[in-house]
Amino acid sequence: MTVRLYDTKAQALADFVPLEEGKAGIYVCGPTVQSSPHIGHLRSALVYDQLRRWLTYRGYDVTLVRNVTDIDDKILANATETDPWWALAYRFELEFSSGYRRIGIQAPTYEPRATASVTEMQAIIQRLIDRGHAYAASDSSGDVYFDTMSWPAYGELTRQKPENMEAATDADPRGKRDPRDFALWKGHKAGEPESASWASPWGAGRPGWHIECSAMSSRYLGTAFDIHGGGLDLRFPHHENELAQSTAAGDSFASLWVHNGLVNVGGQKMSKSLGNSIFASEFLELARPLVVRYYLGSAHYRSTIDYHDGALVEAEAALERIESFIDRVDRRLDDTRFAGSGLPVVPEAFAAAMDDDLSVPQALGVLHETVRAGNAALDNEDLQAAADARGAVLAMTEVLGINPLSAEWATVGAAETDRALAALVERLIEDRNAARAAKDFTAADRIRDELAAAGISVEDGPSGSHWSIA
RNA sequence: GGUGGAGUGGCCGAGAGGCUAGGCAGCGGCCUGCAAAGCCGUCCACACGGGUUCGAAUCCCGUCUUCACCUCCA
Repeated sequence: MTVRLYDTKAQALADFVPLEEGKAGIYVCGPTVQSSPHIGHLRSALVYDQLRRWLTYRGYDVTLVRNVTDIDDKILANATETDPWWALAYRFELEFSSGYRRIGIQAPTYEPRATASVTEMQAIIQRLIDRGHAYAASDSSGDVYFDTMSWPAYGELTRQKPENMEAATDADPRGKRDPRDFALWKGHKAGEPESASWASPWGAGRPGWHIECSAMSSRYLGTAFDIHGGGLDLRFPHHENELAQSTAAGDSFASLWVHNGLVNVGGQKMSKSLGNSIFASEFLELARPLVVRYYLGSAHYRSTIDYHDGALVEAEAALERIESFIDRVDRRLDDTRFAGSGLPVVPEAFAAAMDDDLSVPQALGVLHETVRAGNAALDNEDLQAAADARGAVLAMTEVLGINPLSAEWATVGAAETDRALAALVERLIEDRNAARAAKDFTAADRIRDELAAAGISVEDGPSGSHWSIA
């Protein structure tokens, strides 16, 4: 089976054919660490986490590089004398890392910072100047621009013609040959901190936006690599410019371009001006991290997610079906020869869905179908089938990063408190079952109501009563 | 104006010429002392108007609505 992905540049599904047999090199545009992460940032990172997990399951040795852009106009603009740009950038970087970790996004193979690759950026800029695709500004700004008119392929990623493009507003246009030219290097300006200035052949300054990704992708993955990913909103200008820079400099660059959909709220994109952004920290207060992951990861990666009230409740209900099956099957198989068994292999239909442009919604259909079959097997006391379903369910949830038994979701509860609670609840359940045996259902129901009031639900089954914290 | 998407049942969300996912909610049943959970069954669909076809949610033409991007964006 071949993994197929939708290539934005070709506007078609393409077989994933790695440059090197058995390996996959992925570069993902990470955040510009200028403010706190919102749920769109989480979704984006999650999409590539799913891609990485699936390629890994398929046997590829995946190298995932996700950058941190830690120098840019807004970071400098948001800094103050007491809160320097580098401290501000690092603080937000930590917030991003924390958000990613909480929803179980595996750390990338490497996470390079733009400020650590300025030398590599300058080398690309020099190559572009040498090849006639970049020039130093004609004014005294010290800026260096990419010469869009010198590169006929400019616009190929987003299929736009230069005459339909608006002027780039990233620098004073007086130094530009064409208003659509964009800055590769920005000359140091009076008032900007010295710590944000690097020496260069064109004078002291700092990198423009876009060049960092060309530099870091080639530095860590090579001048030709397999997949370039990022948010849909980065297609233009960011990815268009990256592509132009790298290819004009002579690099092959990415074989495939993958873009993830955005997260909307009330039908509109989150934006600062509308004030409708949902930040990661507040979202994670609304539901367990595992539920947040299930929710953000259950839509197809290319579709827009429109968040609405109640969405997390629905996600929680769906997830609980899976969790309660795993819990139920493990309780039933405990002390039998099937305990802990079931091959950790995903069903063929699940694999086919994932291979087909990472069709997670279809894959989830297979997962839920397997849960249903597993529950039916338990109802029929078919322990072999139940164990098989268990293995398949765990394999599927592991690939999707929603395996409830995985260490990252373990609650760090105090074991002693848990033990004390268990002793008390089990004592009450004994009383209740004694009452039930004596047909004193008033007393039995009173105990169940009391437990429910304390947030504990009781389920009676053939092998006894099972309690859980609701 | 240019570029690329979307419109599916009460809600979410797949599918892409005949097989009509899945989840949540609803209804009926089984199980249960009653529940819960689970299982079985079931109701409710493809924005609109034409066309192609034996057959269209799916293909074609047109219309409407809507979103994103067009140099801050995940």
